[in-house]
Amino acid sequence: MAAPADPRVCSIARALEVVGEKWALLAVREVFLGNRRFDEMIRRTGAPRDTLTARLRTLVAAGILQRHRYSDHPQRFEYHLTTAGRDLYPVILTLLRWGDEHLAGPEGPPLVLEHTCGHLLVPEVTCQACGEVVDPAETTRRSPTGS
Amino acid sequence: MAAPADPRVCSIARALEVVGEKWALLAVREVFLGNRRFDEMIRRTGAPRDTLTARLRTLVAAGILQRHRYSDHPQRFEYHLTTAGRDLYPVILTLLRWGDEHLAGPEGPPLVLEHTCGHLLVPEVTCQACGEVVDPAETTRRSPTGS
DNA sequence: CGGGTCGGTCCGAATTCTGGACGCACGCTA
DNA sequence: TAGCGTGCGTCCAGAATTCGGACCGACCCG
Repeated sequence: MAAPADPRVCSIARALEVVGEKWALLAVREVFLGNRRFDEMIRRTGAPRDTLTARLRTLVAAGILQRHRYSDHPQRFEYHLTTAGRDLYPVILTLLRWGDEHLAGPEGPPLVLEHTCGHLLVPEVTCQACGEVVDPAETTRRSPTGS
Repeated sequence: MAAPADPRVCSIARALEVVGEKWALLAVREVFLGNRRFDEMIRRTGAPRDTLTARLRTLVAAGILQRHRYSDHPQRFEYHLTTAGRDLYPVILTLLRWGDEHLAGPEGPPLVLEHTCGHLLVPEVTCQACGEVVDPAETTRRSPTGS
């Protein structure tokens, strides 16, 4: 018998169905940075117009962005983060950090964030319960669908 | 004048060039879960064979995975995480959490992790300096390339 | 010999992405 | 009134990717 084919049911896979694509996440990045308009996103992401149009549509459909009329006559729209969209911040931050660490040239990271605590923001992923930084080795699967 | 077109130089964009695709990250997920072989990844991700082949190649080229012969005669390979690959754990965890919160059905998350501290793992992103959970509103851009 | 496993490759059809041109509804300037 | 600029797209056609399924070579097992 060939492969039984048993794709894992998994929140990661589901999440990637929606945001698992470059332009989608870059559009979200722009909104986090305050650029909510189509043309601005085109400029700052470099996405093709058609592609951005499509991505924005799926992001809106997924409840990550909201399309907002800021002018009738002529109709003009802005994209705002919903709660679900704001909850993507951790994803963006971890990607940012990974890129900073593994893909930055000698000039260092091109975009630096500062936390209100006064320090440069270095995002870490910690366990809500104990506050420790999470390491793959300190993590185990619980209950369902084994290896 | 039309759009000046000024795509942001950004670690997020760079990171997405490498891991900004569903199958790439799902392959990495499988390796984290201990499935290091091609066929196993095919089974558990649902990716087309050709696509997985291509993704594994770029992941290896990017220094995220390492291809390892575990048998000559017949030649057989496994994929292992490099340090850079292990550093993707935070990205995976934040995606997992987002999916758990926004895409899980009433049966709850299909995959649950446990931290060595004894509690279920709920990953949070915190500021390395002050330990506080990071909120988009408490974050500002520093120095380079404005809005 | 007849199966089965593993890690792919090959193929053709279907889909998606890309970049450039174009459109339309305005507002501004002169 | 004409002419230009902006904002937010759409349309198109060619290029690139993806998909699914068949196939393959090198084994091992009974």
